[in-house]
Amino acid sequence: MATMNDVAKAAGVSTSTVSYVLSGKRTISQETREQVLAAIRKLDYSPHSGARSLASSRSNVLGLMVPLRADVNVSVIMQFVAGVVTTARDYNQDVLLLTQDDTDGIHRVTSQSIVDGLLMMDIEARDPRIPQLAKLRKPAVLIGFPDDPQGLSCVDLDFAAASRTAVRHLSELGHRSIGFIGSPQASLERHATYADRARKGFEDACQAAGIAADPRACEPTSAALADALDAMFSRQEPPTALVVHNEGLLPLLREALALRGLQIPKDVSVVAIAPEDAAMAAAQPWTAVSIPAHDIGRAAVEMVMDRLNSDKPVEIRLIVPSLVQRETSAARS
Amino acid sequence: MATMNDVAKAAGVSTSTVSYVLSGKRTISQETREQVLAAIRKLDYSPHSGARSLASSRSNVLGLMVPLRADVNVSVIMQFVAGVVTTARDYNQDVLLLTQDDTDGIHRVTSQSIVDGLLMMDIEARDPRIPQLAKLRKPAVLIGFPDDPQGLSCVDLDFAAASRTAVRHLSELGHRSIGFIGSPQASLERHATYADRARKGFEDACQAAGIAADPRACEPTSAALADALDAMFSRQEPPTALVVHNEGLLPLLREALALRGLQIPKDVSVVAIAPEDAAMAAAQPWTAVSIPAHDIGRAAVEMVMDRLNSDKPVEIRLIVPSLVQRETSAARS
DNA sequence: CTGTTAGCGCCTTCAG
DNA sequence: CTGAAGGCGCTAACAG
Repeated sequence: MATMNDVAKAAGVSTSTVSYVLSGKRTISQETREQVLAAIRKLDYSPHSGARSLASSRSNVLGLMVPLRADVNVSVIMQFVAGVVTTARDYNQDVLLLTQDDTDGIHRVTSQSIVDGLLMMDIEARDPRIPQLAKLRKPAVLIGFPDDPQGLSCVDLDFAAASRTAVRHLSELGHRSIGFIGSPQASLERHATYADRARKGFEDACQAAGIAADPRACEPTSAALADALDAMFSRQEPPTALVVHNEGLLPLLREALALRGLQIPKDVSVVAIAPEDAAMAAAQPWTAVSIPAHDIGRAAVEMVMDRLNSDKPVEIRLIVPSLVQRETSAARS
Repeated sequence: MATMNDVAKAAGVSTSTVSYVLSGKRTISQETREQVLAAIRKLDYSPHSGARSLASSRSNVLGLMVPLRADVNVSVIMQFVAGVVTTARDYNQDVLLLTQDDTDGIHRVTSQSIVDGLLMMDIEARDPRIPQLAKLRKPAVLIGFPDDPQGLSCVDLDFAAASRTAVRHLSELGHRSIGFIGSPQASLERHATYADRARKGFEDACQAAGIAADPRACEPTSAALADALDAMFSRQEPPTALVVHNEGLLPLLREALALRGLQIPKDVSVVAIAPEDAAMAAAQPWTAVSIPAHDIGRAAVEMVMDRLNSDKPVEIRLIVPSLVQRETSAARS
């Protein structure tokens, strides 16, 4: 492996000149620069990240803590991750993967200066990691919106507003009784903030509009869906519309309703809260409030980098949801 | 941040002693060791990873290249990843996440000594990354089994044997016409090795046993499944059994068959090639050849670490599949 | 069993 | 606009 010294010799300059050519932190004459670049190419030189991080106290690595839980939807996670990794590369950062159950991962990667900053997914209302992160001298961004961010940056879709938007849409179509099929019980019990907020938003919106609400948790399985639907549609005032915040159920829903003699949207209107591609995947695309997972991932990286490179203040960014009407919602018949 | 020097002073020893206490690379008296450990605790010392990697040319980081493609099943990926990350931690390594489309990611993390070794997922038959990896001086492990590994380590489930096992099971139950519902067309076209091998194994096994075979590619959507089933069951010799190598379709299959008046296993036996948990998720658990994604991930890490720490030879490890009969396969009626 | 010391490769201040 | 040189924190000979 060639070192910076080798390059300097080959180019007939000093190492500092090579360093500055690379970092652009001072002006170098066109001529010298080209010599240096030529030498770099010739020797196939790459800087040694350890040496760089030792000298500059920057590792150019961001830590991303990902949930590998059964109760969170994997495809949404992947989209977040994709957004994070892609954006990180734009900032010349790499991404280190941490898992939720790596309990002292935060301390390890941070105290050893393995990472410059942290991104935390799947935040809970009173997430025990928050106080830990708040003490660090490295920036951290929460993807989620806890009860008390303790001075940390947060970014997420405004899930409460997402539900409200869905309810408003259905209300405008004349629906007066709406069911909500949400995240699995486990997500609610640990107060994953997206699950809590979506459900709360739904209840509040229905109450405000004087609409009968029937929110239910649901595992992403046929059996659980069947139970939920049976319960909903055997009530005195069965729903004429559903809000579904559970991507895993979308592929199952149409047939489950069909088995009960219900057609979409003739008998039941449905609004999904789901990533765009999940909503578009079906033969009959879902009317949906989209979860811009990729964009949220991007925003999260931008926010850490902002705090790393400048003294931009901490911010809490709630992304405003938007609903696209497609083929699964219609006026109440 | 305390440095090793601070610790040494506090403990009244030299830095090398501290270093050796930490690395265990030479014997230290009980007494000194305890002094050092006490000082470490008191100062809340952590070694600086950059400095360490500079001095030892080991970063303690493994690179993992993950496909973020639409045509690969995300939940299987997550299980691989979980296996990799967990095992990496057992070896005191962290995991850096690279994506397939980060075209020069391999060169970057490798030439800058960001990682000590690489794990590549979703290998294709003639994967263009293989020659690139073969040239490196860092170990790499392929998760998959390409036409020519070029001296690299490989590990994967023996998908051909998985299909053979499934066919044998069905054959023993008396089935003489078997359909195969496999990976999406896109996976086959780029010759993802699991897709190719599973399909090939199916065809070969059927031919050898004189069984009518009907292999089809299928997207993980209701519509695609409907097409595939319609085509299969409108043939002269409709299948009495199916082998399904596509986790995304499992939640949809029962109802799709029911719509056509077919019950499992009375009218159609089904063997899934899928992760254990996917097979067990259904109300009626699937007879399945399991894809031990987590174990494969673990094995992959063990193999890089072997090559990193010792001079164990390169190996190609094909994991022998095993079938568990559950409720979806029965004797041909 | 322990200490001394020379790097590892890069960044950056200080001189020029 | 460029060079010289110290130091970042740790490892691993070498010396005792």
